Amino acid sequence: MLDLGTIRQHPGRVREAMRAKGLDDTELVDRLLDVDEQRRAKTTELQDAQERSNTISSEIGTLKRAGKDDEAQALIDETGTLKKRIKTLKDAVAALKEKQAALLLEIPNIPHPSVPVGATEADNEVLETIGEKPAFDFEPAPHWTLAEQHGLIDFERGAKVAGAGFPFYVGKGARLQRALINFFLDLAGEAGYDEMQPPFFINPQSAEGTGQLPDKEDLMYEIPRDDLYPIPTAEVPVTNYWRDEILDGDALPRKVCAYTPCWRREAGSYGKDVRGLNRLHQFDKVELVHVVHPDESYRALETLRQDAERPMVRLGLPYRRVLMCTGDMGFTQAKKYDLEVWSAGQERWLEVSSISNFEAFQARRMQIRFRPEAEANPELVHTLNGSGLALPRIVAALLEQYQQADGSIRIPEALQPYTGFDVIE
RNA sequence: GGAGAGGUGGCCGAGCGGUCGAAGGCGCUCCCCUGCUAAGGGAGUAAACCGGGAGACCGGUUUCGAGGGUUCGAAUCCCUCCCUCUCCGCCA
Repeated sequence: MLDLGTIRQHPGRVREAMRAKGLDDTELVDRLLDVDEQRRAKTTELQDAQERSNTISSEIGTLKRAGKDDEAQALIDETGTLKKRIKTLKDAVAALKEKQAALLLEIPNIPHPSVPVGATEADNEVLETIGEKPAFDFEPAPHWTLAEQHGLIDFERGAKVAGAGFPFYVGKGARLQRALINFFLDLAGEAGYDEMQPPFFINPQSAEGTGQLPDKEDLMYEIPRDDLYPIPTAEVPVTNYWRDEILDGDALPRKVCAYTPCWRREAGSYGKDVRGLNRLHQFDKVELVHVVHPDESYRALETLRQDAERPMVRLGLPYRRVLMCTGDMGFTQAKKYDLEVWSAGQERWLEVSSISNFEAFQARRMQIRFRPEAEANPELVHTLNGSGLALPRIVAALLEQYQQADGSIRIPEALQPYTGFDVIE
């Protein structure tokens, strides 16, 4: 959610941002400003009426205490029309507020000036490729073949028990999963993150706070009976942790890591995108979240990005860093990087992390604030998050990258203390 | 799930339908006093929104878990919901 003041003062910038993000309903801004003007006019009227009503009421109180009941009664008789007027104005203001809030939710965040303007994925900027793609003297297999050969993942039974996209991890596969979670959490801990284990379900208010509602409703599973959503990412519960709170200035920055499963409906995906571990309805992820002073958020974005990259460096997995263009970055972000790991068996890049600075966009919705100094007024924080990392595609890349000619799979050294084995044969 | 109790400012805790944004205490900030420390004295100490001003600020409205209602007037009375605590049931 953007600041109304910003929209009032720079409607042009907002329209431009909307166009850059591929949202062409720029007339939305005009509607919003129109509603805002009406709202303020009505609010002033309402407050004047209330002021008069308060004055009269306290006069009645004074008269009653003085025993002048008949004079008081005369005043009481006069309040009828005023009361009606207040009621009407109240309803009008409430309706306008609601309308305004709804419109405000439809206006996306403004991209940072460093973000390339573009329409689609094709306009993203590949900034750097880190690590060497492996060379094989045999034909490398895709991970689903390897996983099946070694009995690491059971897709079919997952489909039987829950549905497509809900695999079983079995034996060393399950162990590998657990090892990666611990490895990622430990790396985050070393980098100064506080570990948190959040609820795996969220209420609608939380989903709105981080921007999954109202515009990305189809992303999430729903539990209508209890009005809950299984989390699509730990970002939601972790960031909402501070919803409606005013933090001490010296409590910033807050850096939190959290392991959770994530559930996503992934409606409309098909083909090679969903093969094997490429796209699942349930997957594990370690998430990194920063809550920072507004002046620090772009520095924090780079730190967060490095923290998200570290596991891949330590695992010896080649990856590339992509700066998302305006059209591909999403509604709530001001700037976003994607990290893509190299899938040696599929010969393609797989997104394993997306690292975003939301500036105050989420904080404003959630009312997460901090007090810069003891007596100062609260200000909105900036929030950021990034995966560190999403597991399935890392598992895919690991299996494919470290497969040997004899069909065995090596475990990178950094991970061996966690797996307790150094090879899958 | 059943029965009961309760939700007040950063915290604890009063509160009669009108003079309550709310006593008192703690904490915090500033000042005074005291050769350090401790103790003491004084002042201050919420947020959002609307309007005014270049601005430090000024005026107003709203907010005592949330939302409705009664009333000229609600922290105080009524209804609904949420949350917390105690007991019972159920259970990892």
